[in-house]
Amino acid sequence: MTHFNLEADHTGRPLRPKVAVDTVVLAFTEGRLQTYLLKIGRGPARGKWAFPGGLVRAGETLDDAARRELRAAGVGPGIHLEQLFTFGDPRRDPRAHVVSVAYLGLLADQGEVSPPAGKYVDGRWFSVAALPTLGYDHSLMARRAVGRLRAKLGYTNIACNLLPGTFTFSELETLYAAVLRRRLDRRNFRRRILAMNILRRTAAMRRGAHRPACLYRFAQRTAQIAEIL
Amino acid sequence: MTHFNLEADHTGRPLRPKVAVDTVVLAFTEGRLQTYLLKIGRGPARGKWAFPGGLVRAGETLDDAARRELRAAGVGPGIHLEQLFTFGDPRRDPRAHVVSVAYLGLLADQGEVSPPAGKYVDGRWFSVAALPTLGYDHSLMARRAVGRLRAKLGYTNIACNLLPGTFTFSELETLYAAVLRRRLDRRNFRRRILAMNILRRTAAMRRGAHRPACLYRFAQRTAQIAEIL
DNA sequence: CCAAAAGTGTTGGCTCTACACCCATGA
DNA sequence: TCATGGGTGTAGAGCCAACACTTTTGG
Repeated sequence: MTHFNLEADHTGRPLRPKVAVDTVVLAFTEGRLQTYLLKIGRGPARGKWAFPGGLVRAGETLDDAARRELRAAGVGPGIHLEQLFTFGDPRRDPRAHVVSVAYLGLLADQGEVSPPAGKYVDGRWFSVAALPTLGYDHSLMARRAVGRLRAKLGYTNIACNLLPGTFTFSELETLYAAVLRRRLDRRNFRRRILAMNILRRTAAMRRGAHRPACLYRFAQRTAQIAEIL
Repeated sequence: MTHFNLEADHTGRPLRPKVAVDTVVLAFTEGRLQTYLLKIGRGPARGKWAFPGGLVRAGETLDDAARRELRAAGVGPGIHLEQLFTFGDPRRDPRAHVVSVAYLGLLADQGEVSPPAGKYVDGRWFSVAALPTLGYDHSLMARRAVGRLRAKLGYTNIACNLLPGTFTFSELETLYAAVLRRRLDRRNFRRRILAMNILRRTAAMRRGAHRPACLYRFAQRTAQIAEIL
């Protein structure tokens, strides 16, 4: 491939930008916010880690494209997606001018991920606190994704997309504390969350090594705005 | 043009989506939030009103494309731009699959707009409270733009992009009240804004039909986050 | 002198934060 | 019985909202 083929067609006319989607997949496990990265098997970012993504096809919505690329990367359909930001620097991909619509993807269950194939040679979870070097501009995407999540924890019920159907108050608090990177007072946290009336207490209890804990679920798992923190 | 030419090239292969930018231009004049619309002279939305925009060129950033299209529509370079949302429904433009990156554009001075030419046959300001029927999905863009502005008034100094260099407290309050669609208490509003220390009082006064008012300016005109309302 | 907009403080209620002890269970 | 995490209340400080009158100017 010559340089001319990369930026222009065979008549010398510059190519229009292409459209891609990329999804920052986040999950909360082992008390840490983690993200799913794929090792790229080909192209200029070969050997680097990157978020699942690829070109949008003709006639396809952006959400559909993101879900199709996630499926190809082994990520299950239960993921919550929301648009994050569109990255359009013409040099973000050295091969061609590719405009990428980035998504934030939240997964309640890490088990919903199976090994990838095709253009990827490996897939792994990383703590967002210690990411490897990422390909393209995916570090920017990661920063923006965590920033968005952090902001929305404060005024929406977005946490429901990172937790299983039922969970204890401790788990919810650990999630908030980990994402916001600060300690929370257990009593104040509990009072505020309960005051919002977005949780329902279930009859079940979580039994473990110590005193059992009440299990709660979100009253609604659909997006909901409410002053939280 | 046949239908086939719209969605596929001459070999029958479907065309990749194109990338466009569109800017919702807002200004605050005569006590009302207003938006600049252009009457489209050709294409399927001919005769309808729409925001300035067009296809992104090869090698161009999204911001550059938005500014170039704004210039072509007669909007001056002093506009504040920020990315809003990317609209990707393949049927949003009946001619082809065009993914549009929408921008929010804030103008401090309506005088920075001159009559358009080329693909537009008319340009006019409309109150956002009474928009005409818009082409494509531009009504969605308008709603989202006003929503974003309303939200950011509460926690940033974004208002500085809608006001001239100096302004009175009344003007600032009118802007907030108009965009938030509710009355504000003059004393509480003044106290809170002053407490944030984002304004500087100038020596000048605005003289008019009644008691003169102190003129203020924003300490910084760059983006700044701060709890406001 | 009148009309109209600019400017200015206080109080009560509410919310937020800080803080410590007992409980239930498994090992 | 001990170690561990689960569950609960209160008081003081700070913040927010509600509220009305005086000042300055032009006409």
